[in-house]
Amino acid sequence: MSGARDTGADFEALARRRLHEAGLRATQPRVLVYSLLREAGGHRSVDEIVELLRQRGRPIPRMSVYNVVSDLQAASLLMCADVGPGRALYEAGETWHHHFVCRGCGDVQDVECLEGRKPCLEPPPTLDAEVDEAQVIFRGLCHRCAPAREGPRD
Amino acid sequence: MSGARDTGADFEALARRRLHEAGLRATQPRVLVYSLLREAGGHRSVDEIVELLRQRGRPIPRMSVYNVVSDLQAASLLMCADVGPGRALYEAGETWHHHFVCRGCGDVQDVECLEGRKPCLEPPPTLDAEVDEAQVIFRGLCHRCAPAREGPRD
DNA sequence: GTTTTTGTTTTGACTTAGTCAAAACTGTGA
DNA sequence: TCACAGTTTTGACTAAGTCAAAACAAAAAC
Repeated sequence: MSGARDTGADFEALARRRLHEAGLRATQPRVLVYSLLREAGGHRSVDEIVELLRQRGRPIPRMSVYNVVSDLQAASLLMCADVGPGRALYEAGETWHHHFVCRGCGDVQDVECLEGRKPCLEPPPTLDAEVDEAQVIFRGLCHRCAPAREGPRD
Repeated sequence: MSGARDTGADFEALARRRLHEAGLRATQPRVLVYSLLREAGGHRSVDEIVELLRQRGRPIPRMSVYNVVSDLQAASLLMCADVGPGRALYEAGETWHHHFVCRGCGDVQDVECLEGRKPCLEPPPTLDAEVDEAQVIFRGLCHRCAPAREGPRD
């Protein structure tokens, strides 16, 4: 069963290690969700995760995914991509970064953070609070939607 | 009926003017929602707006508020405060600014923007898109929640 | 001032996203 | 292998937002 093409198993082994390092039990739902997000990449909603796992023949209940993403986020293994109101999107990245959201198609792209760690922006001194994170959302039209808006002549 | 203490009427007159300037009909729901947000200030969800208007004896249906905030946002009379996933919060500010969200109590504070207009941050040149807005969410603990977390001494 | 036109509001049912609590289960350490 | 937390699972529930069609009212035309 240790075939060279069984890449899914590699992601699951990594997931188990990461979970233990974070002091969390390596339960089946946690391993499945974390390795899915590492393997598939991108920004996924809870229901997308449920659907992707179902398609792969490893169905788990929706509520379990909510539990898992909440625990993994608290352990900094996942981050929730702030892309405005609406459903939450999760991703399994390692480095701090920001997001671009297209007003046309809703597509979300990662935007590298100049600092690479948080907090990357200085909060104004007038703000009386302990800031530990500054997340930026860039909005506009992506390279595919921009031409379509302002007249589609090249 | 033009009493000197009837300040609500002043907000409504302003609302009517702003709506006409924006090329929108000054209908009752629009005037009520816009003048409420100007008068009450803060960051309000649709259901909060419904409740506040009901309390003031000017009830309007929830769906109407959704229509109004959507139209007024398109006309740049309102802005939607990005404070992460969940329900959308609206405000009637004039100048571009950012937000601080407390992890403890969920309170939202305005954070002045260094530029005061959008887009205030340069998107990285690697991003192939037309960016027109960069909204920043600062997160952490507000001055009331911070002491409570790290031991309430002092 | 009345009528007309067209944009807006309203209604009610519906979808989607997320939460809650209690019972069943399963990793992990003894 | 056992036992005991910590997790998962179940199902019902609340909250947030959407849809479509009929009723209405603001602004323009007469």
